[in-house]
Amino acid sequence: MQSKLTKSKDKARTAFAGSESAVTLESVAKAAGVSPSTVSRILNGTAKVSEDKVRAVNAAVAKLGFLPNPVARSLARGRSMSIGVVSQAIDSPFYGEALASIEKGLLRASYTPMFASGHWREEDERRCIDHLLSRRVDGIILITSCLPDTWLLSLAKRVPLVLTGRKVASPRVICLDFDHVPGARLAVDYLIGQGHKRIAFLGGPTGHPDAVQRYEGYRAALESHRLTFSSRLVAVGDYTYSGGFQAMQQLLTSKVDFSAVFAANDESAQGALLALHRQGLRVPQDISLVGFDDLPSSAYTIPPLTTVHRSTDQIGEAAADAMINLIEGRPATPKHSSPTLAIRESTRPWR
Amino acid sequence: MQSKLTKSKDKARTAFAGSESAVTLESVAKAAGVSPSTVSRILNGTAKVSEDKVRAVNAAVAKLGFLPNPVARSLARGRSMSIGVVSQAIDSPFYGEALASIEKGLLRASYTPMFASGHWREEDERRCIDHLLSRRVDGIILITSCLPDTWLLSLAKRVPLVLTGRKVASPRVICLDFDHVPGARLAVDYLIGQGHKRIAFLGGPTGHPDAVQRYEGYRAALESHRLTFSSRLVAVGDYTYSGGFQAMQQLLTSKVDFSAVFAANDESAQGALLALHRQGLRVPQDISLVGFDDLPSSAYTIPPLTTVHRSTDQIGEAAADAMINLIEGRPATPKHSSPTLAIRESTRPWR
DNA sequence: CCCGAGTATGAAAGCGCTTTCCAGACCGTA
DNA sequence: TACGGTCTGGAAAGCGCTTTCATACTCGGG
Repeated sequence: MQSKLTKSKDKARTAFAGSESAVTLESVAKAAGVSPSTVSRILNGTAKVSEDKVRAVNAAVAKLGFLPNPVARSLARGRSMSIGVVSQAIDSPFYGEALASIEKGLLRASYTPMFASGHWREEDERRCIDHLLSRRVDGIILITSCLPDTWLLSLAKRVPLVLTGRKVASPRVICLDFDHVPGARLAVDYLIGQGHKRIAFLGGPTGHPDAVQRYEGYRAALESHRLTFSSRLVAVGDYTYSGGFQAMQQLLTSKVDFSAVFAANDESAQGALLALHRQGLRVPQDISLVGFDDLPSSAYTIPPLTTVHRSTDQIGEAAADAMINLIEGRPATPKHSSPTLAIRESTRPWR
Repeated sequence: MQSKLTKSKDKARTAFAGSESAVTLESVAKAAGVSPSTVSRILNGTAKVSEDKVRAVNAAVAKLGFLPNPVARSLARGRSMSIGVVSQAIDSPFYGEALASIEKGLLRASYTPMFASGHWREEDERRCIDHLLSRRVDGIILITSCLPDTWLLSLAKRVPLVLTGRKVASPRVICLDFDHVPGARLAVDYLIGQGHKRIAFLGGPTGHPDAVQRYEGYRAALESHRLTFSSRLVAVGDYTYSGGFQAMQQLLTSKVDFSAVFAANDESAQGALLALHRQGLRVPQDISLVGFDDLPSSAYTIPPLTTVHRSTDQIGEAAADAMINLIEGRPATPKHSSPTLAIRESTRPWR
C-alpha cells in the first residue's frame, strides 16, 4: 500500500531523473542525520558503517530519489568512467555491430562508451583521439587504427589502449586478434576443397591492416595447397560496394581465367555480385564467390553469400572486457572464438 | 601488506590519469604570473583582460600544453557539453548514417555525442535515457523514440529534446519531420504513374511511428488516385531482411494479385527481393519493387533497387543544429530537404 | 581500572574550473 | 585637487563528490 505507492512514484522520478534537480549527497546526509562522508561510504561500500545508519541513508536516498552526480564523482576520483571507442566509420555495417556489442559490454560494467569516427584518415583519427583525451576518457579502444605503431605506443603512455588488428607490445596495451588470417584461410581452403584452382582475390584498400592480413591468409592458403599465386588474379577494392564492383569489372575485362573469387569483405563481394550479374555470369554456376564478415544483408543477397563469419558480439564484448580489465589492473586474457564459414549459395564445386 | 596495498592502488591511479598532463589552470596561472581567474577569463573570453596578460597566458598555455579539464569545467558550469543521442540500433544501416552526421554536426559546435541504443524496447530506451541523464547531458536527441508522448513531454521538463517522427508541442522540444509520409507517397505515386494498379505494401512493425507514417503515405497515394485499398495487399514486416522475406512469402502464398510492391524500408525490400527470386518471380519483369531509405547497399542489389532517398547528412546535421540552438536559446528553424526517388532497375511500367 | 589497539563517524581538504565580489588603478570633470 | 565612475584582476566561494585525517568510543588484556 504505502510502500507500493512510494515505490512506483520513485520509479517514475528516477525515470526522469527529475528527482535530482537539487538532491545532492549533502541533502541526503542531512535528511538521514549523518555526515556526507558517511553517505559516500555507504554508497560506495568503502567502509563499514553501522546498520542503522545504512538504513537511514538508504531510506533518505530512496525518498529523495538521489542520483549521484557522475561529473562531480569523476572530478573527485580522477576517473571519468567513460571510455573512448574510435572506429573508422560508425555507419559501417560490420563495425556497427561490433560497436553495439562494445556498448553492451561497457555498459554492463557501468562504463559509458564515447564513440568517434576516424574515417580512415590519420588526421581525423588523431583529432578524435585528442578529443577523447581532452574528455578524460579512462581508456581508448581503437578498432583497426590506421596510426603508426610508434604513435600508438606513445599514446599508451597517456591512456590504456585496446586495439585490434595489430600487435604493439606494451603493458598498457591489449591487442585483440580479429582472426583475419585464419578467416581468409578458411574461405580459400574451402574453395580449394571444392576443387577450385584459379581463385581470384578481391582485396581491400592497400595499407589497411585488416586488408593486408586477409591477403596474407589468401596467399597462405594457396601456398599450403601448392597452388601458384598470380598477381593477375588480384584486384584491389576499397571495402565498399562500388570498390568491389569496379575491382570485379577490372578482373573481368582483364580476361584472366578464374572459377572462384574470394572477396576481402562482404561489401566488396556484394558489389562484385552485381558486376558479375551485369556480365551475364551466374553465381555460383559460372563463378563461386566467398565474402568476409557475414553482414546481416549477406544472407539475403541473390544468391545468398557464402562468407566468413565471426561473432561480432564476442569480439565487441572481448574488447570491452579487455579494456575494463586493463583499467582495473586485472589480468586480461582476451579469449576469442574462431571464425567459421557460413556456407550459403554463392559457391559450388568446380565443374 | 599495508604498503603493498597502497602501492597497488597508487599504480592503479597512475594507470588512469596519473601519467597524464598534470598541467592545470592554476599552473598556467603561475607560469604566466597571473591569477587563475584571469586565465579562466582569457580562455573563455568572459571579460576584458589587458593585452600583455593575454599574451603571457597564451604563451604559458602553449608552452605547458594546457588542456582544460572538461570534467571540472562541467561541474563548475553545470553543463556537460555533451548531448545524448539515442537511436534504436547503432548498427542499423540507415540510422548509422544519420548518427554519423549527427556526430559531425555536434562536434562542429564542440559538443560531444553520447550514443545509446534502445533496441526498439521501451524499457531499454527508458533505461538508456536515464543513463544519459545521470551523465548530465545537456540535451537528448531521440531518433524515432518508441516512448509515449506524455512521457517525452515530462522528460522535456528535465532536458531539451529533439525528436524525430512525431509531434510533441513544448517549447523545449523540437520535432524533426523525417518526411515519411511524403516519401511514401512519392514511391507509390511513381508506381501508379507507371501504370500499376495493384500495389502491395510491405510494412514495418506495427506501432512503430515511422512505419505508421509510411503506411499513411501509401494509403494517401492510393486514395488520391482513386485506387481501392485492400488489406489483403498489406503484409507486416519488421524492417529487417528476414521480416521482409517472410512478409513477401506470406503475400505470395496468399495468392493476392499484385504487380508492384512498396516496401517500407530497404532492408525489407531486400528480403522481399530474395523471396521473389526464390519463387521464380523476376524483378522488375514480373513484379516491380520500391524501397525506402536508399541504403548504400541498395544500389548494388540484383537488380539495383528503386527507393526513396533522403539526405541523411542533412537530417543528422539538422538534428544536431536544432539541438544546439535549443540549448543556447536561439530560435531553431529546422530546414529540411524533400525526399527524392532514386530510380533504378527494380521497377518498370506495368505490362 | 588503565592503556593501547581498533573502529565507526565527522570535519575538512581537495579535484580543476567558473564566477561573484571587491579592491585598487585610472579616467574625466568640476 | 578632489570625487564619482569605469576597468582590471585577485581572492575566495562554490560545483558535488571522495578521501584523508582526527576524534570520540569500544573493547580486551595486564
